[in-house]
Amino acid sequence: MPRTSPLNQDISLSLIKTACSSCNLRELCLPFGLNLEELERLDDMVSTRRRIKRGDHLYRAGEAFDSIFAIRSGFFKTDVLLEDGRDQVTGFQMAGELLGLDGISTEHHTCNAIALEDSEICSIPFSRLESLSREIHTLQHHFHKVMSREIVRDHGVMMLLGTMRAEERLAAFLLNLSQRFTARGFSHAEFYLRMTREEIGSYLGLKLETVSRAFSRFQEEGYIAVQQKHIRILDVNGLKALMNHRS
Amino acid sequence: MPRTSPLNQDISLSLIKTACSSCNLRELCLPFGLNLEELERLDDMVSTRRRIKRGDHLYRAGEAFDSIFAIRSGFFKTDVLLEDGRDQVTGFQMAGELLGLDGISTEHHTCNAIALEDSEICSIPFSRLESLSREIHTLQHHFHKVMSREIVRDHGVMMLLGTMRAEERLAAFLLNLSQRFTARGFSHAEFYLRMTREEIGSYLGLKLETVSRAFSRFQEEGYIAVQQKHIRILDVNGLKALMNHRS
DNA sequence: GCTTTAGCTTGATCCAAGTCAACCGAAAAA
DNA sequence: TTTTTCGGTTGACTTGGATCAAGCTAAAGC
Repeated sequence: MPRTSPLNQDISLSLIKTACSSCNLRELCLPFGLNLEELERLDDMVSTRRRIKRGDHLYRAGEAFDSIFAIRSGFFKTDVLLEDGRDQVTGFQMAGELLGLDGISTEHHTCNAIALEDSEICSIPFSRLESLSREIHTLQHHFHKVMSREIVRDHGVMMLLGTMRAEERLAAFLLNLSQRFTARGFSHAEFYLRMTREEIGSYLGLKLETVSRAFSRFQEEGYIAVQQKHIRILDVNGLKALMNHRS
Repeated sequence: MPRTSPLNQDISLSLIKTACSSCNLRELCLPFGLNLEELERLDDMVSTRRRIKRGDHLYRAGEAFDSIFAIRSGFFKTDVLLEDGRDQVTGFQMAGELLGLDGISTEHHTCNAIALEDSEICSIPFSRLESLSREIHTLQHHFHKVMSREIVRDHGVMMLLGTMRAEERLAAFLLNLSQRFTARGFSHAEFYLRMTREEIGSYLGLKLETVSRAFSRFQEEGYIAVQQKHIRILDVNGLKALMNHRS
């Protein structure tokens, strides 16, 4: 939501001005744990908000890195392209999550970030994030936690790709989405997929046909109801059980 | 190497005292880019060195996190255990690399770190690393780069697990090891594997038999010479070509 | 020294997921 | 409105790697 200070009636400015202090994602995003005064200093840093239309790139692999991005609304995927044309989706990101952390290491982005629906992002110039986190201990620590969480998440995906069979992977994927939607106040049982079967397959190391077949099986078993991109989870425990049984 | 200041002849103390400023890994490890004065402040922080015998745990999943670890010498693996007994090796770490970054997020370690040969590590209390990096800009930035590099590395493994066939995975693995040994001044063409076929397989999402067969094929093709854990790379380009051709 | 055991290799067989192909349905374009 | 296109589903067939099994090698223990 835009800032609506009674002292500042300049609507056109306030609309493009981002304000972490009034953002309803502040408990999920970078501002987590900051007090009011610290929040206002963060507001100064996160200067620009930008709209990204569905299908557009937020950044491309190889571009110079200078900011990380917080998703204010919408849905993204990141993917990596190999020289020989193979590519893989490395993640799906939703509101409150950060994009671009991979670029810090080489000062160039190492993957593409593409909007899967019309989205809004906040740019956070990285050098300013570093200088502010030298002053605000809480911000520094939270940022470290976010980076570490990304590493843990990636280990989870490696686990999934390395040890799970097709249906287990898809079950894990659906449960993960459900859990993230819940954290954002949406239904845990009913949602629309923003990505195609092919993108799901790429992320899970499967072909689109295999993803489609697994959806059909889940439906036959009564775990879910699928209609194209519309998913209803009917039996969370069924899906969970599917994952924990070594077969 | 231990500190050998002419002013401090207390050998017993200097042996257990770590000194980043005289460590020959400082260009690979956390001290990278620091000046002398900054290095000495880092020395104060990295207080303890510890020996870990082959097969012993440096830490276990679930333990409280309070330090990250730099490998001074030796070789480690990290692995994750799922409830149902499945496990997967998530990485192999060698001298100059950091262990424990995954623990920052939840303040508990999320994987096990096990020495694959007798090793020495430096403990770096994380809260002190944070406070020091609030003062030393270069340290802060370098630490962020190291965390980011870990994320990029994990994306590479996801790519490998998601899109490559068995022989491509093993070729990528050997080339990666070779490159890391080179960076440490060892031969790029000849080295001993510290891990078993089963551990390699676990890391690459393959069974040990498949790893063994791939080694044999590489030998038949003249790419490498294998004898148990002793590897000689005879044709780097052969291995590289194997990875880049979509088949 | 010999014995044991953990790790490695190789062969035979099987199966989960990939490939190829046809068709369907929904949404976008004309 | 009709047509086209893109994404999804389903079936038939193939295959890469898993599984099962036997034997080998080298280092560790006695």
